[in-house]
Amino acid sequence: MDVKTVCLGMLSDGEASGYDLKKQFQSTFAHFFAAGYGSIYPALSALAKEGLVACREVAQDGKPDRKVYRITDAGLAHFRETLKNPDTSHKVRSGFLATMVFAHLMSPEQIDAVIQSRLADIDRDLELIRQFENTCSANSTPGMRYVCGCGKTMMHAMKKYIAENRGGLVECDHRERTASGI
Amino acid sequence: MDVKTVCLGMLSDGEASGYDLKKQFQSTFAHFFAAGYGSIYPALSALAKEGLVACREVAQDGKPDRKVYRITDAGLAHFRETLKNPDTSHKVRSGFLATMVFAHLMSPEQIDAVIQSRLADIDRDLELIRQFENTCSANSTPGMRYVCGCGKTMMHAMKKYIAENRGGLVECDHRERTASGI
DNA sequence: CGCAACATGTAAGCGGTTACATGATTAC
DNA sequence: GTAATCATGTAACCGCTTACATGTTGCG
Repeated sequence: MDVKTVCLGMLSDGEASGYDLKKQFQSTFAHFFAAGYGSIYPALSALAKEGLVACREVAQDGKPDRKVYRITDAGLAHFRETLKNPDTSHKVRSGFLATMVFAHLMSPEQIDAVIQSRLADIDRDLELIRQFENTCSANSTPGMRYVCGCGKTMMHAMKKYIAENRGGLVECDHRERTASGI
Repeated sequence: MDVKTVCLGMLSDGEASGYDLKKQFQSTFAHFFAAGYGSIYPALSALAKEGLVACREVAQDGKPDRKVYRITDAGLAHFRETLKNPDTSHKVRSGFLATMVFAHLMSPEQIDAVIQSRLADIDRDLELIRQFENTCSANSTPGMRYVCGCGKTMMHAMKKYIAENRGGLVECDHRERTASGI
């Protein structure tokens, strides 16, 4: 599932500009699918060229013209077709865990700094979902609710794990380093 | 944290060949950091050129020579330095969740197929960790145990969420589609 | 006065994936 | 016989990130 396909899917829910889609990537999609302008704008251009979306330019005073994209019948059909061969991948790339593997080479202070940073990031993502649920939950799809719920569950599970296992990491590390005379 | 840095870190735990490191990426690291030969071999070459690792060629009969890499003092110092500016990122790229967002465009059968596929993948990763814990747990580092524990926690949390929320997704989807006369 | 939000785009570059290339041995 | 394991590497490609480019409005 690439950025282009996700953009097409987002547009199946209603028309939007690239700027609007970016906001969606940064709120509801943030915890499982990132995308920047450098991916979104070219994706929309390609989609338009293929006739999967139609573009309407809306003039604005002071601001640049808004390019509002709407999915076409062909686009919706194409998206449904894509879903028949669904992407079930779920890839995690964690610098946090890759760092923690080598906790025995770090001081307890360094370890705690990493943990705090991770915890702050989780809280940021959690807050994003909370905000969405407080404003758009009523008119959101069951899928969107499911995905947000999954994100919340995973993030709470990670927070809990981090809180409960700091000791085993920092103290064990300390003991081992003391034992080896470092 | 790129593949090169992780390889250097892995070598801080003992010497290994590129082939050995690949096996580690496919077992313990599989749930949070993927890497293929196409990244590993060039990474080791670069590391050797920079003097951070030393290479020893071991002749074998029938098989190609093994290139066994060992971290140098400069390499260990460099790795410790890297850890002083730690990577705390944790990125998820989920085709599974991106697909689920659009569950209302899929049939219950399609949704179930996606769920089953995801569940099977989780079980595969869980089995990998279980295997590791049954064989190497004794001589593993606290960091490695922490990371495996985190993986297990997250994967169990996801399995539980998927099991408990299938209804809200499939049935709601069904109701909505029925309501709209599809 | 400066920063955030609004709004769109391009282009270079980077890091990683995939496919290709080679070849013996062992187990089913 | 055929698949898996052992073992190394290259090269093309692809998708995404980052930086650059431009300009107004409104808020604190």
